[in-house]
Amino acid sequence: MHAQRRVTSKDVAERAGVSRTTVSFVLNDVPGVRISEETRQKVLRAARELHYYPNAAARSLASRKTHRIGLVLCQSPERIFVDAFLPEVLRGIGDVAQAQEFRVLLQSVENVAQSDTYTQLVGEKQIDGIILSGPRSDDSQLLALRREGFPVVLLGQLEGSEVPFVDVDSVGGARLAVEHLIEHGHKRIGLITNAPPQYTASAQRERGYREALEEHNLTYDRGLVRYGDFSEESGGRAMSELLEVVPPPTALFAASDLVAFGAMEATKARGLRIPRDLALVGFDDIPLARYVDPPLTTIRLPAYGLGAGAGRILLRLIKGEEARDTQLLLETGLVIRDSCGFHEGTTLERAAGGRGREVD
Amino acid sequence: MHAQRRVTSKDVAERAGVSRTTVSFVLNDVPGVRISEETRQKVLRAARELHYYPNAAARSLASRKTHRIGLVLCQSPERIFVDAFLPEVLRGIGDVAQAQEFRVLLQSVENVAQSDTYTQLVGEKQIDGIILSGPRSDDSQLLALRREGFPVVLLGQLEGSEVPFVDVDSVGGARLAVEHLIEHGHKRIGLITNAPPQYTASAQRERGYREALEEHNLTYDRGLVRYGDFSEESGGRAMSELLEVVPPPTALFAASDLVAFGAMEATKARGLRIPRDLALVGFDDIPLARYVDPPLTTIRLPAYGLGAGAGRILLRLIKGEEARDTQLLLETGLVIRDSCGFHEGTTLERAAGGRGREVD
DNA sequence: CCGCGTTACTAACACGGGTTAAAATATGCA
DNA sequence: TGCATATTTTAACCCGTGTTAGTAACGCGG
Repeated sequence: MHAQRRVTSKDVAERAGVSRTTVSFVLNDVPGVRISEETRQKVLRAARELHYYPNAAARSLASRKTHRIGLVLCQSPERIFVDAFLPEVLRGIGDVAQAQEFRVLLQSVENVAQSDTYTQLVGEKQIDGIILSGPRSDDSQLLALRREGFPVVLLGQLEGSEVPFVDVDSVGGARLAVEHLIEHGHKRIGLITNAPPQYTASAQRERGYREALEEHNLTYDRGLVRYGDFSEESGGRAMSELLEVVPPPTALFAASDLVAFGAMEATKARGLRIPRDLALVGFDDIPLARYVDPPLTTIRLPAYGLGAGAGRILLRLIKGEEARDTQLLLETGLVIRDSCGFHEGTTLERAAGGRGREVD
Repeated sequence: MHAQRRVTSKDVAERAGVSRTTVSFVLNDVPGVRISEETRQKVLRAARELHYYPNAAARSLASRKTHRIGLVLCQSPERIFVDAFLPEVLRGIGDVAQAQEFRVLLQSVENVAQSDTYTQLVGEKQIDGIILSGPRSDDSQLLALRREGFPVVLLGQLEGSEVPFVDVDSVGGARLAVEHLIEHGHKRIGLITNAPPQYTASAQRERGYREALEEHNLTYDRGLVRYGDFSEESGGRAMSELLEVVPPPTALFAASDLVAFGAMEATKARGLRIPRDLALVGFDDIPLARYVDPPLTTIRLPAYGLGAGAGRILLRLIKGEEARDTQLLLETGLVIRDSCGFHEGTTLERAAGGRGREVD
């Protein structure tokens, strides 16, 4: 049942009638070494005929490069959110890696704080660089890796840190959402955040909300702001509170779709209707946003771009290219459906840049 | 900026005052070699103090084992379905692999038929075994690997093939759904499949539907059966047709949640109400099933179990343990919500085995 | 014919750890 | 004490590739 003996570069060399070194030169296109066209062809043909694949272990041992990157997924409270976009993010990373002949090693981590899972990955020289999803600032492993100069890119940002990262432009996205409501005449716009304010993304979305209001000379009213905690339920509770305020808000920006769903249910439970009695805009555009009733107007995240961007930066770091533009904020897009009350026949997407095009 | 020189087993040996071989014996717990407790402790301490991690490349080169498994994701028309469960499947595979100190190498493949992507993974000796998601029977790479005796496990089955696989018990799941409707008095039960009948999963779900009917002495009426093609739209079209039949069905089994959503919309569009005018049961329990209106009663897939099962079988194959029980069908569960009309206060889950317990 | 630069190729060592066969040491028994 | 045997430890080679330093072949001017 066992496979036949492996084909090595020695076999290729013999078949081509040259030395092993020459084979290596040809197959790796070593710069500075000139090989006659005839020899080159002999080697390539022999390799093809023998179905030669260089042994990855031997290669990394000798070259001290693995041609692999690690993707570490840290469990976070935003599970639902992360899960919904994981396939797209993976595609983004995978495409970029594949294009440069890198492989992706996947690792999920339950408890970032104590285990040394990814330090181990690096110590064993399993990978040349690492993408860390859902980083925390109290992560000592991360600091240690940085100190050694090991290539690291974060998916999500660590405020005030100079670690390379790729993230969504949450401030801009929130502004997009709130401006949309303002432009259509709303003056009392409530906010339910996606998470407590100590979470970066939450603080940023609140900032975008505030900036949009101030730019249009509307006052930021603390009475119209509530803090969610990821869950749908928290959205429902917060909405119930906001509906008690007099006069109540005429519109709501919910800083995550899940929170928006909770708000939606709470609103309906009071016999109010969306968008007639309350205009609603969410954030994330998770897959089910278009299926709820009414379909949710929301901010779309560039999931594929996050993965691709992180991959690209990491590969640049690995190759030692100049380390500029290593912090990347990606633009979001406004997806107009029914919950905001401004759907006009076709659904429009207005990118943060201002261009509009049809979607869905 | 470069990291300090790597710690090798030689360093550990020197610090412990023994030979490199002894270090290897101790760290690998080589059977048949007895090491005095004193020496063992010296070695372990030295390794700890030096933060020694054995080099993965050197180790696989010498041992001819990579301690890595490949997970190959083939693009398939059921993208939405696969995507929704990917995180759970990954968790399943990851947990099992991690427990045995294996790593997971991820690879997505656009076009299974022509590229040699995973043959390459195997040829380069990047992995010891492979899990193939969404296999196709015309996949020549797969056959070649099998011929060589390389460990392969499929996620999804290839009918009539003896290749190891893990899949959902679609027949049982469909029976569960249809029996639920029958037990509550429905006699005219329509079926919209998830896909054209040449797809294994589609044929199996239709078989479960038919078996449930026949076992309860109801006749299988071809006029009440339509074929979907994965999409929501196809569900809507099929439903419109079924509603023209006289007399129309009083209940519907939609063999995928997405198709069920389409059917739901088509039904509502005619002014009919669910579940009053049509009882509906879906299949898959994708995350948004509980959010639609009314929340969808459906069949839950054991996503984590699929991943864990595939991982377990693959690791057994890799370790050369006896190759029995390599084809695994996992049980589904009925998740009762509102669309079937039998929700009684709390939502109940009836496992295929008959046990009931609360969920959601 | 010699010396000198190119060009085309190769011998030999390195990478770091697994593993076998043999050496060193400890133990048991008469 | 001497010798056989069990227990620990080690020297040496292997895995398959990259890479440096060096050799052979060739051309060319003097």
